[in-house]
Amino acid sequence: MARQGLTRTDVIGAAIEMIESEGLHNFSLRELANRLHIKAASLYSHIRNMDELYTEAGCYAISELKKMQLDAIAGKQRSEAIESLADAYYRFGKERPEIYKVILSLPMVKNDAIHRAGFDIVEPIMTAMAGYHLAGEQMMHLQRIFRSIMHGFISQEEAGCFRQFPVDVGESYRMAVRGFILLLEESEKEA
Amino acid sequence: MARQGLTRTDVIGAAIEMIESEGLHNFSLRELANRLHIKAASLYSHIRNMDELYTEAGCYAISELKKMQLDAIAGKQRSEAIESLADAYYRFGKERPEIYKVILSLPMVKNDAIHRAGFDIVEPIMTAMAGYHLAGEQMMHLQRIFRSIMHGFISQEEAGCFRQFPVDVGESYRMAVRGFILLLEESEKEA
DNA sequence: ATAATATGCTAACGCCGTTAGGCTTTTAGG
DNA sequence: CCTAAAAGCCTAACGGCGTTAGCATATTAT
Repeated sequence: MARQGLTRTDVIGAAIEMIESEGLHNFSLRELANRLHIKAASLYSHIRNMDELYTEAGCYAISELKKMQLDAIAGKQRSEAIESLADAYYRFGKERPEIYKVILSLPMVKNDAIHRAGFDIVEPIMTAMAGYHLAGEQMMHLQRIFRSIMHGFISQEEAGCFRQFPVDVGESYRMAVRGFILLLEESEKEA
Repeated sequence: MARQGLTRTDVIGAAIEMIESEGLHNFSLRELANRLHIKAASLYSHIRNMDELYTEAGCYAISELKKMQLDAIAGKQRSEAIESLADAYYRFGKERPEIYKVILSLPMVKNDAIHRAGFDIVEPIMTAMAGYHLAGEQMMHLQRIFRSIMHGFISQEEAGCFRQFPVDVGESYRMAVRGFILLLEESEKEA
């Protein structure tokens, strides 16, 4: 029957590829099966169901995002590290919007693998902020704020929510990051 | 045939109700038809297709959000207006998460009604910032930053991305808003 | 060589949005 | 008031979806 010996990894890889090229919205198991020259039902020899595929793709996405962030802050300190990290995060969201969407579609509850992966997103941010003298609780709050700014920009620009005004979005983003750094310095004084 | 004389408004209203109670993800035309004691195909006498329903629901959501924002800033100035607006926006996202999601799922491109509605979200923010002496371009940037912070918080908390640490999310949010006000004051000095 | 497992198949189920075509009730015009 | 048009709703069907059950064959391990 001319079988090709597909592995679970092959299937997940093809899924990620398809999500990136066709969009998360247009992803389907049947089309994925087509691309692998397989019938849709045969996919279930390799994966439990669609959710599992999303989970796997999401974990991949998180690891990729973490890599970019760590690269960005390597050898950098304080505001330089923060700005570089923000830039990397923004580029990831802009260059790989579909795979970025997968991360947020993940059900952060229940699943252990995802929950652990969540810390992979936080870690580089904490490292970048380490140069500031902050209390532990403050870092937790500030890390959330930083992520909100970055994600807020990416998702709203992607959704087309920034088209009302003709001013450059990159400029807005840089201003936001400078604002965050201002808050970091202010928090440092209080501590 | 015991027809009940449904109007387009009835259908849209029922759709919004169903989205809010069952979740955007679980919404379907067939179940909507069931609730109206109608067959799915009959819905097409009132609406063009599903996208149009989403558009209508989204425009409703935006008008509701605008109302909440305007109420929040009524009679308030500067930082008080900003904080109150931020609080209202947050509450809307938290209390009506499904209808909030509809707003962001809207294709901001093409459709005129949506594009116009986009300004309804911006307007209250601009009004709240009017108390600060800022250049026009600065206001455009700052409005984006404000929206990014608010939306970033809502969407990430909703997605469960803030569960890594046990510190209160409301506290993080208030800190973020105070940071934004700091940026507003700083921008005022520069102008 | 044989048993077990892995990889693939077909057929089917119950969902989904959407279209075509027909029937009946309501509304509008002369 | 009668008739023509429109509005409201129907059944039947299409092609898509994820998923399951049951079966065949190829690969691997004993």
